[in-house]
Amino acid sequence: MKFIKPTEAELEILHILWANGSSSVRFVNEKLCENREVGYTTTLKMMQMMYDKGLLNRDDSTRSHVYEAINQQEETQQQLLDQFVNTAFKGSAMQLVMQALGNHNATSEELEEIKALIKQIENK
Amino acid sequence: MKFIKPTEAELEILHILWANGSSSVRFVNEKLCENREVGYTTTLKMMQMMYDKGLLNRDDSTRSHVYEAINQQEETQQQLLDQFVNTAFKGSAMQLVMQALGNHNATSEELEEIKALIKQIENK
DNA sequence: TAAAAAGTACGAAAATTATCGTAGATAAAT
DNA sequence: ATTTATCTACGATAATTTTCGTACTTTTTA
Repeated sequence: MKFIKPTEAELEILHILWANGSSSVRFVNEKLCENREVGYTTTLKMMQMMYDKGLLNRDDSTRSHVYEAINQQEETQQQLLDQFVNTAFKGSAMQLVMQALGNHNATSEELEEIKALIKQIENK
Repeated sequence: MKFIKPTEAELEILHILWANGSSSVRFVNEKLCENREVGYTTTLKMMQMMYDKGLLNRDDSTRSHVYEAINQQEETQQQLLDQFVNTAFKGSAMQLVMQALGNHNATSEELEEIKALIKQIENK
């Protein structure tokens, strides 16, 4: 059970890789720059460090290396969620659910989905 | 609309103050030490910084100052939740709810509570 | 083919967060 | 009344995270 705790800057990069699949540093940097100014070598260094940490895979067979996220989005989010529940909500996942549910306007489709999930849990 | 983003160490202290009300540095430090070794002056410094930041109130009319959290737990957690949803889940609160619900075993009472909340949302 | 562009590697600075030691003041205990 | 314990203030260090400049290499382009 390996602990991965991407930092916020790392998460930004992971989201780009999850959304776009394997990408070059250049591409990721351009995506990052859509939100805020980031130097190219900053992104490069970040991704190199993430590679060293084991967050990313790298194909360096071509001159411009191509990176991809090792862990799936859901898996990573689940771990982040666990940690967040512990630090911010002292372990009460249900309190978090209640609060998230109450304060973000959910569509009726989403509510149906949740009800279905509850039913499924109850019948287990 | 003030942005408050307590760090992890600050959150630990906030939880202690939320759970116990106004407290001295000594008390908070002892609570912290139940989990891990923390030097007294470390806790002192943390709480002084939190006071400077506007996270805590301080009554320094007695020699040992008494601190309390300025913001309520729910308010702070809501803000943290918003930020977390944005960074980790890219804004999809429902995805977070589904994942939190699915992976933390909820008691049937909690499920009832959630169903009640859903009903309440639907009738709005 | 010489200059410009685009790439990696690497070291280090900057920024943020966390931790603690020491000094000095006040209160408590002996 | 001395000593011992407790408290705050403050500066400094450590640890972590983020950012970037420079050197060097390989393509591309003019």
